[in-house]
Amino acid sequence: MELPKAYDPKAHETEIYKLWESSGAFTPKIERGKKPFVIMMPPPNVTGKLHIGHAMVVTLEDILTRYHRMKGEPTLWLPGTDHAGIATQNVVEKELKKEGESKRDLGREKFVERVWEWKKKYGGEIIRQTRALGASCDWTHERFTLDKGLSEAVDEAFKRLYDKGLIYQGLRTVNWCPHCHSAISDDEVEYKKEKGKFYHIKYGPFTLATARPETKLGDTAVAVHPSDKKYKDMVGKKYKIPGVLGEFEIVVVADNAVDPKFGTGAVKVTPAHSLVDFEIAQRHGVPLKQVIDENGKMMENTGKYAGMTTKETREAVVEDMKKMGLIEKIDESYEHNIGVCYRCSGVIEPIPSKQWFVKMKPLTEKAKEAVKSGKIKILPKRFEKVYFHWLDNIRDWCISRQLWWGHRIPVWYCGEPKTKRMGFAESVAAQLFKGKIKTYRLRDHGFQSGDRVVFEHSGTRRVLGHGVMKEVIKTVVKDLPLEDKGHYATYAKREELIAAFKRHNPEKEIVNDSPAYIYHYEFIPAEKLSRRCGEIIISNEKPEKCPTCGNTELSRDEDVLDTWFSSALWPFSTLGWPSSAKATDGKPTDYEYFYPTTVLETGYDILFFWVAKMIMMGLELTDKPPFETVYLHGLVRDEHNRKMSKSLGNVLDPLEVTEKYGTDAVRMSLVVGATAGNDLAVGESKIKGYRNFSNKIWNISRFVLTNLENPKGKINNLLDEDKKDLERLDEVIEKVTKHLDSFQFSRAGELLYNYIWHEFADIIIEQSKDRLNSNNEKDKRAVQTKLLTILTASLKMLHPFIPFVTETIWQKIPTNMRDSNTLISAKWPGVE
RNA sequence: GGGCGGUUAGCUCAACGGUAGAGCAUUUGGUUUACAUCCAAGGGGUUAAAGGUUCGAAUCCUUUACCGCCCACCA
Repeated sequence: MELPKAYDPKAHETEIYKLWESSGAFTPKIERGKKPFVIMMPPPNVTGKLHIGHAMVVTLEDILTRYHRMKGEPTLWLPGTDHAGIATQNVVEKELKKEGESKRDLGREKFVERVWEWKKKYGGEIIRQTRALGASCDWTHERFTLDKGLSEAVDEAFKRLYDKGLIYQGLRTVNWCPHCHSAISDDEVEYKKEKGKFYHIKYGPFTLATARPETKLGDTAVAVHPSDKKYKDMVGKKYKIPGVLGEFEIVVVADNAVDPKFGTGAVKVTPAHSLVDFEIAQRHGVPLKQVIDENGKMMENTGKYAGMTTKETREAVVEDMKKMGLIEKIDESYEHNIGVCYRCSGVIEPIPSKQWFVKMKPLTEKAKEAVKSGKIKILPKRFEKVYFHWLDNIRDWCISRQLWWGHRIPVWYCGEPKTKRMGFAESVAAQLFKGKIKTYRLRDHGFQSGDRVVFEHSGTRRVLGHGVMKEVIKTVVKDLPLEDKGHYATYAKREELIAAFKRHNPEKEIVNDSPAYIYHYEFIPAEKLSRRCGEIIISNEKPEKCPTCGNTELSRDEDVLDTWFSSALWPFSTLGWPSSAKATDGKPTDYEYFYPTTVLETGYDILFFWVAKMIMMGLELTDKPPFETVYLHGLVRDEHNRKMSKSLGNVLDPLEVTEKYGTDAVRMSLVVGATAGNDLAVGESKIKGYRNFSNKIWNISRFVLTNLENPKGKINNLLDEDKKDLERLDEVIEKVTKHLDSFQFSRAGELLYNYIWHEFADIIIEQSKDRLNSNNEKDKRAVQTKLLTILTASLKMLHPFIPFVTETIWQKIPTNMRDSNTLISAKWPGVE
């Protein structure tokens, strides 16, 4: 036996990985009747390189994978990468900026090409790093979220949800990131504490406070609590409020969302620029007036403030209000939360925008039931509560993004491409009917002969003829302050709308009971609409012609989908759903055999972004829970439990430390001490400790293997002490197995560490030395047998944790003394 | 405001109703031919505080304090 004194990871790791891969051990064989073990690797973003958190993911999942593979289960661990919409687009944009170029200079097509180049570079880098970490995942199954098959799954999912009424397009006040120039979902907004000024202002008959005086320009109501006696007589009345742009009108509404004890108990309502205010407005039929645009600047309707940023406007408005004597007092240090974009940290400006949404409420029941019934188990269990709470308070999920990088929304328009604001006729119809409006058509200032509104309700398609619409619009528009400029704030009186509709459609029922409210709209030049009906067609490929009017000039929705939409499908889109959902040649497809998956392992920080959405989509689209167990790991922190950050300089680069101490040492450091849901402190000294452990195993093996002779056959004349040692080994095997079965990786790893170092090496091997040096051949062999038995079992148990050293040693064991050519394919101790 | 986790040796954590443990750090001693990336021995804790349940509490209950996280957003 010629083994160097110290284990050198660099000398073996690459070679060992090649050995595994070429042995075919990573790719499972479909064995009917055997339940497979399946993990989908959370696809890392293609934004850059892996960090230490990824190393933890790889380690934990590799442990599960190797363990179950050794138990003889067909094991699939599917790797891949995520296109990561906003994140990647931002990174590439930044790169372009360095070159003095911009996204717009390039144009959509060229820009997307550029991002693909980036993906090829960094996607490959990520794959190389994943390999370096020893991941025994099946590269023949590698997927990228923008792969053809996965894109098809996205389109299919969109279509199915749309047809079921679970996806709709609507104008709502959404979280808008002016920097990313896109809407984002509620989950993507982070709240940051900030000290700011708090202005108490005179507001007609009210005094109220705000941190954002500039939004006063968009106020359309004042809300009070229904039980607040102070304002009882004012509810329902309208007031003229003096403002910096002259008087404006507000209506007083009573709403439970108002806290009567806070401040004066009266709140100004800015439906266009606050999600909460938008909801209040919807409940009470309050108009909506947009004053901030998509760039975070004031719109034309704000007179002298037009074009200013919100910050500049705030100062200017305050100055003007001071002059007018409208400011009562200013709190200088008021702490409030501001919403920022989780991708760019820019301040979120809520604005009304036409976006696509997933209706979440209908999806939550099944999602809750799956966890309540135990069909899906979340570890640690306390996160189930968090999960339920999230589902109970969910709002509809905004899935459209105004980006270029991602899955294009599979929607085609016959007529004007999607405008940012809802058309007037559409808004009118939306108020009259619950259901999705399919399309609209407008001609100039009103509705003309031949125009119509097509809408769907409860699966039936109805067409509102121009006569009805004309009447409706006439009724509504009569008192409207129409101007000649771009957009208008209008207020539709619900009763009038309904009356008009009933007059012309006496036999039809009005389904929507929600009050009317204001929409912005734009007039669309008549010529643009000629010979087009405004149909919406859900299709991935460009339809030949519009099925309704035969028009062949169809335009595609400009937006892409939220990256988490495709992530939500990951457990089954990666397996060929929907096209391979059924076998064609009698052999089970990947989807049939491997889905649903077994374990979903990921960080607790993406429970809402990803896990919950996968559960909802899985149940809705495949009718099955996508996995049985969710194991949530914690964050990797530095040795003093601080968050790793570049500014603190405490970031552990997995590549650097694996290079220095070996992959095994890094892996072990990321396992021991890591319990479900809890953060883990890792520093170099810890890694060093496990480097020493790798070396210890190396030397244990050196000792055992160099002392082997006449290794043939099994010798049974064991002493009582040997039997005791072997019984102890069985106990350790049983415990490690139990710990792994119950996801207690840390306990398993720790037990192995202590057992191998302080029992096997310190006691068993030390005690064996005299007997090995004696002349009693029989006893010598008994000891050798015992040591070899413990060594091979130990190597097997350690293998999932530290695959490289253990496999390297395994390769040095004479073939007639091991039960498999590779350790990766060896049988777990106690498994036949 | 609501919820969750934590507080145990200098540091990072384990013990989950039965005499407080490990690793790192520290002290002392070791050139024992598997390993100095090692071995042996030692020091160090009224388990955040108070009260309760119990024969017995770090462990269960209550309250408090502090630290951290998540959700909500009070305008």
